[in-house]
Amino acid sequence: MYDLFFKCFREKVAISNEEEMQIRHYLMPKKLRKKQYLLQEGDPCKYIAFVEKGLLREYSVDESGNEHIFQFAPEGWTISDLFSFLTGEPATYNIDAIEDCELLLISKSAHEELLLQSPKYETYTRLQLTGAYLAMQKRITAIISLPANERYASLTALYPDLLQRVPQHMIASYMGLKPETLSRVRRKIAGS
Amino acid sequence: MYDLFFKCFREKVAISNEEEMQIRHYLMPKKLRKKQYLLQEGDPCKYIAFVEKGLLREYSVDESGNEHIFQFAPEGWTISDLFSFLTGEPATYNIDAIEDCELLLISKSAHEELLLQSPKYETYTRLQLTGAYLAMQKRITAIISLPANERYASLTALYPDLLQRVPQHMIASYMGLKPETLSRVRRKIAGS
DNA sequence: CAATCCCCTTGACATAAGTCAATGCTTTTT
DNA sequence: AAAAAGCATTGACTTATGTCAAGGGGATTG
Repeated sequence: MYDLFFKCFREKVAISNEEEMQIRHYLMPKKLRKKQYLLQEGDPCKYIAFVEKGLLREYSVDESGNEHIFQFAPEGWTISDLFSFLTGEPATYNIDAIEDCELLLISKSAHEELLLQSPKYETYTRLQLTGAYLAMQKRITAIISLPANERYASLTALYPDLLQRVPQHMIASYMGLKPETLSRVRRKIAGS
Repeated sequence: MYDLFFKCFREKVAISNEEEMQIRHYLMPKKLRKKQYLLQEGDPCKYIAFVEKGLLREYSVDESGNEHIFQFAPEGWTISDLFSFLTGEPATYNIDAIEDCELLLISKSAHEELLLQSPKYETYTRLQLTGAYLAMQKRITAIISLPANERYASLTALYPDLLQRVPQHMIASYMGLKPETLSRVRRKIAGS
């Protein structure tokens, strides 16, 4: 249940077994069934969730009822509404499970205590934040500089397995396209 | 010359005068004339730059020669190609001055020494990174969920002074639009 | 096993954004 | 002061994407 988390952790920062036990103490396992919410817009985001197994999505819903997927989180990823988590403000995103999930939750108080007590945890989260920042930077660059068909190509290159696990209309939403448009883009790509 | 930097610093983390002097020691003042490069694509990014005065832009150029502005940096902002800075890889962005600038540069070695020696600096950069991450998160959300005219409105609300200081075609580039399109969007907005 | 739901595709049409070209206004350069 | 360069606007047209509506296939549920 904790394997993947500490595997990912150790890829960034070396820790002893004692340190691992200390950190493990703060992690709260949780299972989530397909379609269940981890977080709903309007509620404060109380946890950072690490995905041991399964797949989640983070998305907002606009006035017209359209969903806009902001992020996918497969195994090994971390997901939360960071702004809400840090400030206590109501969340502006929903997070729910696309597949049955096994998660490790870190509460706000656990997070704060860990930052104070474990320099390794602090380093780890710093590197994680840096990585997330850089990934998002690349994503913005792709959005502002690539047309729809190339955006799709770059996504498939980056997450080849995601397309097998996620319905196509969610991929479309992630790319900021309508399902019909994505379908047509795919047809063009396939036929060339 | 260092006023704004430490003003911004102190808004996030309290420091003593001794700590300020210690940190100041690592900052390298530099002036940049309008249109001069701070960083060119292909070169490694050697510095994080804090803007004491003036205005810069970070942008990439695609195969068709179109510029895509990724970020503006007015007074009080920090700018660099963070990926290149951290990894030593060649930069994928250009950074140049839109106005005459006064900068404070932090080299890679200075950055690393500061992280080790000054917990306050670590906290400061951590908060800064978090802030930048959240800002980018909002930006992506705006891009994937707002049409062009509302994107423009939200930008003008966020950076009202930027529109006075930056040529319109750069604003267009930042929003992922062509100058002609932005001009038409503006006309519609003005006439309504 | 049938009924339902979800998802993808397709067509016809509407709207938004991009392209190309021309013009006039400023600002900068010489 | 004249020439050049940069910038914003506009028109006519093309291309990309969205909208609405219909239909079919496959999975899920009762």
